[in-house]
Order: sequence, then structure tokens, then C-alpha cells
Amino acid sequence: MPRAGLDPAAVTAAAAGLADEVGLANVTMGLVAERLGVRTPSLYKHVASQADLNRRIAVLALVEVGDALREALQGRAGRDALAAAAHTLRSYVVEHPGRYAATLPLNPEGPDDPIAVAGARVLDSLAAVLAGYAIDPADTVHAMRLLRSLFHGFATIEAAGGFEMDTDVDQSFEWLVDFIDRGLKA
Amino acid sequence: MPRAGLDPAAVTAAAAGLADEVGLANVTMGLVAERLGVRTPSLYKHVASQADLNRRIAVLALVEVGDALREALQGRAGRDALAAAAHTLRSYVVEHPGRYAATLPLNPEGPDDPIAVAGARVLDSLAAVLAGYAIDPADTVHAMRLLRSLFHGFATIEAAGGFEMDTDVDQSFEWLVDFIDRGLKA
DNA sequence: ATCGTTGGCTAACGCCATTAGCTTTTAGCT
DNA sequence: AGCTAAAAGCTAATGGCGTTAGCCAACGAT
Repeated sequence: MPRAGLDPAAVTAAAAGLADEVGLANVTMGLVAERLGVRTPSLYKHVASQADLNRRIAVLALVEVGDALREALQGRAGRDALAAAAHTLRSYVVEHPGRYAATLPLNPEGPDDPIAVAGARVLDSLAAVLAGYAIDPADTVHAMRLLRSLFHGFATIEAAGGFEMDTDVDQSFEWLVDFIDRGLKA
Repeated sequence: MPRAGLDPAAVTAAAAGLADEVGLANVTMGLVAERLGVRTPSLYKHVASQADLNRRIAVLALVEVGDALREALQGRAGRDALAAAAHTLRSYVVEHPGRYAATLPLNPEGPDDPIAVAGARVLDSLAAVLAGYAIDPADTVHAMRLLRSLFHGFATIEAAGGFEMDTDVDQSFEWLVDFIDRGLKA
């Protein structure tokens, strides 16, 4: 029988795709194997465990988010950059809820943990957004946490179907971006 | 052998306590049974399944949060109420991360689903906070979603250890409450 | 052509959720 | 007080999933 020609990246990609389709919690090793046309134990030649696979999905998601943010912020500043970052993050979570969910248990095991590296790149983009506002350097950390908390919370609740659909969620999101923009200018 | 004298509430309470101690994902039926001094299958006389147990934990947490909020908001308004609600929510999540995590998959199966009822009570308290500000009625929905997203996001990231500890998280939280207060006044 | 490495497979183990069916306690009724 | 029926516990068993061990075939380098 011919070989499947897998590698860690291919396994991670398949798992990430499944996570978006059926939810991260329902991504089973058997399901990933089936998707790849392989038997379950074969996966262990490429990833160490299910926990390892989840970490790889998280890194993939953080890298993708980081790239998307960097691209979206090209040449933008101030309110423009804020809106671009906000929409980019929300779109990513809506389109890839499973991948994104894998990033929630942020447990960097060290400073060179790939998850910490990829996470830091995302934070750099958020810092770039804040650079467009005149913020007391002592407050930038707080403003960063504000953005992280708000975007993460909104995306998570939206992905979980936590908002009543009788009022337009897009409209709320625009209102929210505007609210933050006004606040950061003061 | 004497009887254990369990009921759904006791099982739920034990499971919620374990969730706070070992994390919701690690709450196994066997662990709950052991905590209660009972064999695993006996639990099924009181709860239908593990999913049912998780929903009960979520309801418990939402009721507790709702009660805590209502009490904290007694006689307060405006910035005072906002700060009280914020601190109450954060404290609850820090002290009961496992219970709170059970509330994340918000899937109300109907308008009389206990999870929807308990959730609505929490939202009522948030609405009470906003009542202390002069907000265009058309914008209250957006402001509600702002508060939910922000508090939920902050608490979730904090509970996951997602904030670098080199800058005081308490200080960020105060800054954040102040930021929202100023914004809601404009 | 061959040899070692690599990637796939089958078989097997242990843990967990769940169900079936039995036994004993216990509350309510006479 | 004694009886009965439901409720609450137990043991045994099933099926799924993660993981490991050990075997064999494919493939790249010599």
C-alpha cells in the first residue's frame, strides 16, 4: 500500500479544519485519522499526543491571526487601524471558531514556547494599533488588556451564540469600536 | 450498608466544587462519585448524563453570580454600581473558575430553559448598572454587550493566566472600569 | 541492489461514560 | 407494627477513545 506522506503540519491542518467544522471538543484522534485516510495510531508518528496536537492548532491559529492582523494594519493608523484590527479578529473567530478555541488555554511553558512567540506577535499588532493614539506610556499595558479582553470576550460570546439575534450584532460591534476609539482619544 | 442520601443538588454541588479545584475538563463522573463516597453508576439516579451535570453546574453558577450581583448593587448607582458589578464578577470567576467555565457554552434550548432564566437575571443586573447612566435607549443593547464582552473576556483571560504578571492586574482592572465609566458618561 | 530509517498497520490496555438488572433501604399506608 | 412499592445504591457489562508495543513495508542513500 502506498504511503500517505504526512507530517506534523498536515496533521495539524486537518485537525484545525475539523475543529472549525465540528467544534474543538469533538475533534477526536480517530476523526483526524479518518480525514487523512489513515489509522488512528499512525498519527502518533507525527504528534506526541492529543494535547500536543491542540497546542499545535493553537500555534497555527495564533500565527494566522498575527499574519492577518499585520496585513490588515498596513498603512493604517488611529481609528482606521482600530477598526481594521477589530474586524480582522472578529472575522477570524467567526470563520475559524475551532482553531481559535484552541488558543484559550494560554499556558506558555517558557519564553521560547512557540505559543508564547506567536502570541507575542499578535500582541505586537495590538500595540501598533495603540501607537496611533496619544496614550500615557504607563497606561499602554492597561489599554492592551482592554483591547484583548473586549475583542476576545465579544468573539467568544458571539461564537457561542450568546447574543440574542433580535438586535443586529454587526451594529453593536461598530458601536463598540467607536466607543473605544472615543475613549482612547481622551 | 447505609444510604448516602444524595439528590441532584448535592451531586451538582460536589461537581462544581471539583470543577473549581481541578478544572471543569477534568471533572469525571468517577471523581464526583468518589468525592461523594458512592460508586459511579449511582450518580445516574440523580443526573441524566455528564452533559446534564454540566448544565446544572452552569445554572448553579449563573444563579450564584446573579445573587452576588444583586446584592452588590444594592443602593448603588452610576460609577459606584459599575465598579461593584465589575469587582463582583471578577471575584466570582477568580474564586470559582470551574463553575464559571461551565457557563460558556450558552445554548438555551428554549425560553423556559433554566439556563436562560438564570442568565437573564444576570443580564438584568447589568441593565441596572446601565440605568445609572444617561444612555440613548437605542444604544443600551450595545452597551450591555460591551459590558458582557469586556468582563467576560477579562475574567477568562485572567483565569487562563493570559496576562503577564509583571504589571499589576488589579491596577489594569481599575483603569478599565474607569475607562468604561468615562465613556458611558459621554 | 541493499540497508537502515521512517511511516504505516494490527493488537492490546486502561480509562471513562453509560446501561441493564439486582438488592436493599425507606417512606407511606393500613 | 407490618407490608408494599418506589427510590437509591450496587455489580457487571458494553462501547468509545487515547495511547503504547511491536511488526512490516516503503523509500532514500549508498
